[in-house]
Amino acid sequence: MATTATAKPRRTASREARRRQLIDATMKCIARKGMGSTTLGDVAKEAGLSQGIVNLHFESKDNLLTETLRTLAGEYRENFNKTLEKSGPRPADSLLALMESDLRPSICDRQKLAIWFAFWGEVKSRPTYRRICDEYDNYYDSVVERLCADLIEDGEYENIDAAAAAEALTSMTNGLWLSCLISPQGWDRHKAMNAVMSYLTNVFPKHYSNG
Amino acid sequence: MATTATAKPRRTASREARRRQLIDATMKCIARKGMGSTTLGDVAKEAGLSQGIVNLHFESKDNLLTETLRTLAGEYRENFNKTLEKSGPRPADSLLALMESDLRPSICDRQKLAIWFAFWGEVKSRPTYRRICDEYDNYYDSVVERLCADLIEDGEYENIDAAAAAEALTSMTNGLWLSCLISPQGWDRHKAMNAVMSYLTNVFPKHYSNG
DNA sequence: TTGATAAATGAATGAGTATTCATTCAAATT
DNA sequence: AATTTGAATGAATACTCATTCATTTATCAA
Repeated sequence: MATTATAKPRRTASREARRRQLIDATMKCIARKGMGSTTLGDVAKEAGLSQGIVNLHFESKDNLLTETLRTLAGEYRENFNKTLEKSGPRPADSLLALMESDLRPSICDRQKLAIWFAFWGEVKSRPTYRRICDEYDNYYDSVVERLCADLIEDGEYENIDAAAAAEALTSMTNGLWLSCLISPQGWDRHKAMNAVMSYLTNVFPKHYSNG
Repeated sequence: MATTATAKPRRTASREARRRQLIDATMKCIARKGMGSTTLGDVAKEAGLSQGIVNLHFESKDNLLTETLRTLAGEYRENFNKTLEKSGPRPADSLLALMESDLRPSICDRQKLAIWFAFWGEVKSRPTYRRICDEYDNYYDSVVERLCADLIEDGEYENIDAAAAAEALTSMTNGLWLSCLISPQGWDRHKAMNAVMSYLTNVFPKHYSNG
């Protein structure tokens, strides 16, 4: 009876599978221990692999972290685009769906938020992080601004310009994420959604009623 | 009395003065190199003092960082309170003054923001940081909510509740700070203020006109 | 001046960590 | 089976950095 079900699972895996596995482990470590105290040893242990494994697949810690950020941002974008598609053709529906999506548990949970903020915390001293975040953000902003412009045209709103509305809305969700991270006990997503709705119903009253 | 003579400035200073000097140096280092790469050697050099100086005055790096956060938060609160006082008795003026203050260059500059985000990035894994941020935030939220409640009563607004408005406004400035950090070239204070005004003028139209 | 006290130094210590690499192992190929 | 290939290991290396502390320097009281 040398081995049972818990036998050492020494296996080889494809390069892509291992990289993804290590990135997942990295995210868990960052969420739990923070960016500063996450070591390559931690990541390897979390992945159930050996000390040298990260350098084998990523060459350096720097690379691992950059790829982790790209993966995080890519997942967010994928969700964003899916949400947009599923929301149908009406701009009012799309905008609301995007806002709701940002506050859904799968996006707005402390684990994930901790990772985002960990990277944002390094943006000033790491130009690469900044560039990645900037690139993705520009895309979201442009989509949201487009939707706002459509609403403004459709509703013939006079008091608002699309860029300001887009900036207000995207900033608001980012700020709500910070609240979720800092005040998890008092935080609830309905209150957060109320804050967003207070904007939509007052700025675009013809498109959003307050029931 | 600046201590910037070219002669060897070996001096003794009061405990409080040195602590403050070291905290200032810490802030500069965090802004420039990031939290993760800021060493006690860096801080000492930035302050023009010797290697062991931080441990002499703070006992540990942990202490230094916590005190730095407290100082940062304290400065913010001081500015907040001063702004509130100077804004006079009318809630509409106070609220506007607070929002403007959050976007003023002395508060909303990338150096300072980098430090805030560096600490926020560690909030999940450092309960002490979270507690400090939470405590201060609760205070600001309560003040802003109070002001919103006054406006709502005074203007007899029906479409809005004070908690939602406060959450929306405070979140918005936090989110605008992130934009400033990530997209410094395209960012401008007036555009940011327009986003805030788009909220105020549409939600509290009797108090804020859009000229 | 002198001695006492506190502040500051900076070299030494030791814990920790990214990276390397000779070796081991599993699977594919012959 | 035997051989080849490349994934994976984990001990060793080289280095960084927080912390300590014996020593030096400044300040002040007597």
